[in-house]
Amino acid sequence: MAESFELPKQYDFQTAWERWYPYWEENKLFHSTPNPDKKPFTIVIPPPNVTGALHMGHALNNTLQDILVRMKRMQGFEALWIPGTDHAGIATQAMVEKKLREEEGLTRNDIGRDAMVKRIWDWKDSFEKRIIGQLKKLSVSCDWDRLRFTLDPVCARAVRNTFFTFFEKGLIYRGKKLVNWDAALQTAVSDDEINNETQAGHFWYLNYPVIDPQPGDLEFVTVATTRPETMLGDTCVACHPEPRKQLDLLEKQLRDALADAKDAEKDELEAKLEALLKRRETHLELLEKLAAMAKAGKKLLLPLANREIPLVADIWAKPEMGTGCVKITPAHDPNDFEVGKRTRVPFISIMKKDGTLAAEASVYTWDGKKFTNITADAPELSRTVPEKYVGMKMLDARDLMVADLEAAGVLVKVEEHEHEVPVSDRSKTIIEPFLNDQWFVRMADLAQSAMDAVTDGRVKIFPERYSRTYLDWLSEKRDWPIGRQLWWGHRIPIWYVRAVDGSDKMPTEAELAAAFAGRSDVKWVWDEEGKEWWICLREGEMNADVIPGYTLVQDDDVLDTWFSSALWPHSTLGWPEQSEDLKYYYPTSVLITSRDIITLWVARMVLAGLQNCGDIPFPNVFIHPKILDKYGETMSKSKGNGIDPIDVIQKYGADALRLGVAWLSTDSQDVRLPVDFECPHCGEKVEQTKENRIRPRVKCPKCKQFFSTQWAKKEEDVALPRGTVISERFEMGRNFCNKLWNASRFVMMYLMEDLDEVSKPDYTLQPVADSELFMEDRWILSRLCTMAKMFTEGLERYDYATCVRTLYDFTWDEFCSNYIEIVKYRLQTPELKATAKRVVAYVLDALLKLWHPVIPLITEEVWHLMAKVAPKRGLTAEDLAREQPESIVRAPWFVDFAGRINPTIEEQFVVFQDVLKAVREIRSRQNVPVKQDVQFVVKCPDEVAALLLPMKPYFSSMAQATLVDCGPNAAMPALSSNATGANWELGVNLEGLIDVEAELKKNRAQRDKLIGFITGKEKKLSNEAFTSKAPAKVVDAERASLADLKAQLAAVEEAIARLEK
RNA sequence: GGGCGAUUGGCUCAGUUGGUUAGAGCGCCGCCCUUACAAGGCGGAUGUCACAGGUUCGAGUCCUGUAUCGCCCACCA
Repeated sequence: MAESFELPKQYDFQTAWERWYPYWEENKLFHSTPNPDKKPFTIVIPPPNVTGALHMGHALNNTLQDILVRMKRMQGFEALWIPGTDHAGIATQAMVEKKLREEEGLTRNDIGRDAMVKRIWDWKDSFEKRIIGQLKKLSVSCDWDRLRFTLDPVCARAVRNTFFTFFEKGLIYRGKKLVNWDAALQTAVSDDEINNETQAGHFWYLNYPVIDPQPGDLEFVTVATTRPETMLGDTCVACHPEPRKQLDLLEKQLRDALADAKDAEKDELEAKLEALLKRRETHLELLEKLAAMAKAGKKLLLPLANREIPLVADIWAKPEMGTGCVKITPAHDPNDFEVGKRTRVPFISIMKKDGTLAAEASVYTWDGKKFTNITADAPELSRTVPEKYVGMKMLDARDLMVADLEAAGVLVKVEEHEHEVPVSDRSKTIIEPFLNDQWFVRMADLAQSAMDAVTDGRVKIFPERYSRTYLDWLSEKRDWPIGRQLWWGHRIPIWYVRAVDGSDKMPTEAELAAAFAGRSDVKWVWDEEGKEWWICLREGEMNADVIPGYTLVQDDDVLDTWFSSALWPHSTLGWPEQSEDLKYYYPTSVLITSRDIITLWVARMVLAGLQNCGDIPFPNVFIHPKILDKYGETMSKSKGNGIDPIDVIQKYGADALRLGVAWLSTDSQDVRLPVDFECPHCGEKVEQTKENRIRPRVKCPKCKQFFSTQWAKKEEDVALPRGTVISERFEMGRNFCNKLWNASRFVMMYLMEDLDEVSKPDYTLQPVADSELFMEDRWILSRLCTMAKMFTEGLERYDYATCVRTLYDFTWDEFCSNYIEIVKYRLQTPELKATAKRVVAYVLDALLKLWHPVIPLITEEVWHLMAKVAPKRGLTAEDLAREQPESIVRAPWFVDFAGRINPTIEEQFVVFQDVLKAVREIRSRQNVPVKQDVQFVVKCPDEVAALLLPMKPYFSSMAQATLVDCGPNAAMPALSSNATGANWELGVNLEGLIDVEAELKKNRAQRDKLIGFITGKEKKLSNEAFTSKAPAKVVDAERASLADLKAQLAAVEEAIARLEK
């Protein structure tokens, strides 16, 4: 005999995880292997960086993935979700270096490469553990047997093979480029790792003397600069070759623009034109002089360095701006770099890698094809930095140089100027453009292939507007610098040849061919510029001594993190091995990520997938919103406004967190999540402000005690209890789970009555015939199917918020507040309870399934309880024949959509709900005591009466009201409170109870309101334009509505008349 | 400078191709610890849909402009 059980009144979310997550893992419910009988559904996780713990954005991202994966698994797909983490090169190394510096006062160079890498691995291990712990607490259904890390051997193999293939195809090259140099981290960083910050600065105007000026020539030219310290690397001054022509052109463009400009823009354009005309007046003579001098090959004397530089003509010098000419420092400015290449002036790199000025600058020339290092041959250029500045940091040298320039009479003017300064995202130091060797991926073809995939629809991006971000970025087709001067990452698989005797001789092609005879896994090319071989090895370690007389040394640099991330969808599946996994699961089904990495990651995955696998990595990309705080700022630990999902889970449960974030996931680009402290002493919410969120301790305004924050450093602060950072937004999810729990508890309470019956081995159930169903049964089944259909279809469009809100409303309002309340009466009436139990169990069963992807823990818990009290809970023979799996994780998705959807009944039921609500409102308004029974009548057409009369017991049970008369001839009680609906009028008999004044007041307000509507509608309907132009359907609806309103008004007026008597 | 997005009750947000009286959660007010649920029930109040024009019989929804805010990309000596 089965034992009945009692359940607590409140859902115990705090221990739910312990009950179910280990159960799922032990039973391998998330593990997937290729199954030819099923269709695959694959997602790869956007691998979180091992730089730190997960934040709310990750919680959102992973919840959304889990919802889809769990639904697809239940729908019968072979669902696989591959988890993993990303080594995040620069970011992680920077974190560990910072720690090393702060705790031990050491730099990476102090401890050496191997020790440093070891420390980063330790860091990685600890954060990977933490991240995975967080993900598991979120209750995600990843296949943990397939956990990957972007530096693990499987991924490394994919990286090596990709690099080798690209190298073989000539898609990888090494060139000298201006890189963004982070002198603090001593590495180049990509454009994407830089933020521009507005800073107050100056324009310094300098006079460069003209050497040997001829009559008519200028004595000196004036240039303006925001970075005077770079002047030592100047190799020319540029002016426009044809200033008159250029000014004419600009003038024409402005006049054209003005001709078809809108009024609002005219002022601005006219001002510009005026300025231009004035400029022509004041500067043209000077500009033409400059152009002539440049043509004549005039030279200037570069102050401080005291060397000659030419005046050249180049279109970069805009005649309409500044002094008309511009100093060119090709090795220290991106624009000047291009000018240098065009004008073929030398490139002088005056900075060392540590950000200080070099005693010997490096000098290069560009011949249109390649750079040549001429440092040794050009001492007058390489010794451009006067001794006094050598070893100074660039910025420090600036002040001294400005002073010296002023002393030399060269500085003629200083202007205040606000400008943008590039700052390294990681080290927060100013970026210096720096001439360096760099490995690049040629992007022209690769980018085009990735663009095509989106333009021809093979890859769809949701919401669609983000396609533009993707396409715009790719269309620039800028070559991708892939080297990073770091130690943490995939080392570039290129080896250089060094002679063992220390000379700079190189082996011949024949020697290489002999050394690597018969090997297709080695490729080498000759680098014209550096006069050396580049040897690439597909896999494994290079034998350093393979060429007699030479030794091979590997490039020191590592690859950009995104190089390995780009391979993630296929590297995780074992590519390049053509495994069953790869064939079965690739392409993956959808990628879910945030908008900030559409370009860096999504675009590169598409091109890498196409290149390596010949197919797109995923047909769909869903971009979810970004979570901001209440000020609209991004959450981050450094601002103190970040939330650890674990804190939310502890306070509200994983289900509540998941429901909360899914609720927020609309198609807008960001959502705000107000964040507050919770006082550890009294539990009070303490509003988080921009002021208090950066303090080490905060005082609770309620209990007046202090608590610590993440900033607590001092001992006395650390000793205080920690105030967690949470958001009460998640109460909604917690409350909902509790509601669902209690609804389940209630349903099971009645199902338990049959426990003895149910637990017999030969227990069977008969299908429920349609005729046995009551109207409310048909209504709830119809609503259930309608909602389930919307939910299922909505998720296919990634419309999470709508789906979740729809199902929430259905569960709470329709199932709990309406159906369960209705069906209580039947459950408590022996001869009526059988069908009611079956329907209520059926609907709950369906709800558990539909909710499971969103709130997996509570649904699994109830599922197991339901298995005890109602092992079979279907309505049809098919339902009853189906075996329910032990875990809801593998339960079949609810798909009984079409059969039971009945729009008519859904519509009709609204009348019952309206009447019920009206009766309740009257009771409330008239302060009728709770236990006082009232009588009411409804005057309505026969067909409405036919719907309402069977509901009579429910008016009693749900509103303590007895329906005494219902139909076209129902007579209103003499002293009543009334309400009207579209085609009904009700009166609650309030003999002896009524507050006549209150009632009159309410009725008069209602009358005025109705008159307002009626007037509006009459006006609308008397408008011929409306009746003739609007669709007939709309006009008819308006007429019907007007008739209803008039009937209601009549009823209200009658009621008023009765009351006034 | 270019692009994208936002602006709806006290707060955070929904609002499907323009169509009757604009919704939710939290908060607020009143009544109720009614045998599923006080993390609850029943009822209630609160919105000139940022502003100004326009299109339309009809605009929160479409168009133009303005303001404020946010994000992305680029950047001039």
